[in-house]
Amino acid sequence: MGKQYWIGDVRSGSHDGETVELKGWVHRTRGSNKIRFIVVRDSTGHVQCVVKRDLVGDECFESLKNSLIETSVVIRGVVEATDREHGHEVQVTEAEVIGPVNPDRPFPITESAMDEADGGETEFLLDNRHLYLRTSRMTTMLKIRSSVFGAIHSYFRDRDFIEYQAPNFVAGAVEGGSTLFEVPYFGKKAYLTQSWQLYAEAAMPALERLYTMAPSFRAEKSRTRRHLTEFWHAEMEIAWASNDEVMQHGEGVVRNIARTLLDDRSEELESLGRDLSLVERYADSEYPRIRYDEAVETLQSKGVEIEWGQDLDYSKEKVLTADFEVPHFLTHYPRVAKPFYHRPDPDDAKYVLCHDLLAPEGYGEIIGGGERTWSEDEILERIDEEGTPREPYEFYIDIRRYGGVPHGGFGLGVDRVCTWLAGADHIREAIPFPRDSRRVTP
RNA sequence: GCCGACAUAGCUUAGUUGGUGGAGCGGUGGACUGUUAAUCCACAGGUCGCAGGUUCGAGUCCUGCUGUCGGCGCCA
Repeated sequence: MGKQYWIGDVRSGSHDGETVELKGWVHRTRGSNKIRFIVVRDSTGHVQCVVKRDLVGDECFESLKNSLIETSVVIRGVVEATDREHGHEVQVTEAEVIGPVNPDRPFPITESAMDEADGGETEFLLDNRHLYLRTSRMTTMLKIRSSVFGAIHSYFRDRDFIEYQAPNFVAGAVEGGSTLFEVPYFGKKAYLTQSWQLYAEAAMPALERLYTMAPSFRAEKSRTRRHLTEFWHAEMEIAWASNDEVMQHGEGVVRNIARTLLDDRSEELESLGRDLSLVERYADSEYPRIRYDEAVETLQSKGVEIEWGQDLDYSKEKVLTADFEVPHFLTHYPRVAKPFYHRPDPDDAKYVLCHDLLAPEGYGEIIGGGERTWSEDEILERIDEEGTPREPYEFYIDIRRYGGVPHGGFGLGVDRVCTWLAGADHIREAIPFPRDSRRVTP
């Protein structure tokens, strides 16, 4: 890489007294005709560079004076530790403008735009997402996001899970068919996948422990702070495992994410205003498990109208999680509320062996999973009772005809976890280019 | 699909009972040798989302449309 010095290192005092060559972008500039202060940023931070006309000469001074916000520059100078506001600054000796910014089209993301957004998103910022990415708020979020992805990979790889890829073009649905994106496919219809699950189950007898992180697509017209039409789905599938064991992995991976963020991204979390003690709690606590029936009783005792057999929608989740200080598992939903691939409870076939993990602070569901229906007879019974056509699922049924075994897995909404752990207001803040029912650009 | 808001300069906005649209930031020019969202002076920048209607007169009132935002249902 044609770059030797990083602003983060300058700021941490690694280059005090040294001559350095900074490569970055102009963040802010102010000053007079004789002295100017240029705040330069790179991917590691910001530093103030002091430019004096009599030191750098007229040509260099003028070129920096005319450098608008987001001009790319190479600046050479001496690092000085000072008592001033930011601790370290660079006394400039030479500078070069690399990519100028045309004054007729100045950088459109302004302080006022950011203030109004108040950490969130406005239409303007969404339209200018490609430029908004380089603001400190988005940069910080993208670093946190990277650590979340890394923590998920580490969790599974450390436990000998095999990363496995499923197709994105599929013929059948995992969830209800109404939320499928239909795409033309050489004169036929195909759909974008909603989950790798069905294809993961096909590989389960081969790999036994497998996971993925991949985009899933759902054509939900949802307008909420926790829905995207394209979201990143971390999924795992494990052979010979019960609902309970799958839940242990769900808890394990979420706690590992929280711990990783505390270890690697505390500064970033704090700069977003996140209370680290909450993240500590999510990393260190055990996640309680309650059955659907208990949840319904709790809700009824709080005066919420709910009938047994209803799925728990977000408004009910919110009431339920209001008293929670840590994520909670909700288990044993009524069979009628869940799709065919959930395995009925052998102890009471009214229920299925499933779980959702609900995040506190009103963030809601982040994991859905459970044991799979694994015998041929049972899967056919479940598909038929649901009224789902068998044909697109022939391959899925076939898996059960050759040595079916108990198995299970879960899907985790990675963007939701980023949103929750970073304390963001909206899932859009946690992904670089959010897609929802009204936006596919930029 | 349903419910509720909003739309004024590049951005953020003010605009009273209807009477020729103001400001801050950003930009340009100028002053200033230690500024921290620097400050001060000046200039440029507007089809008030679109289409109708009411009126002597509409940014303001009415109708429709479009777009955006928030929420619900569904989910990760």
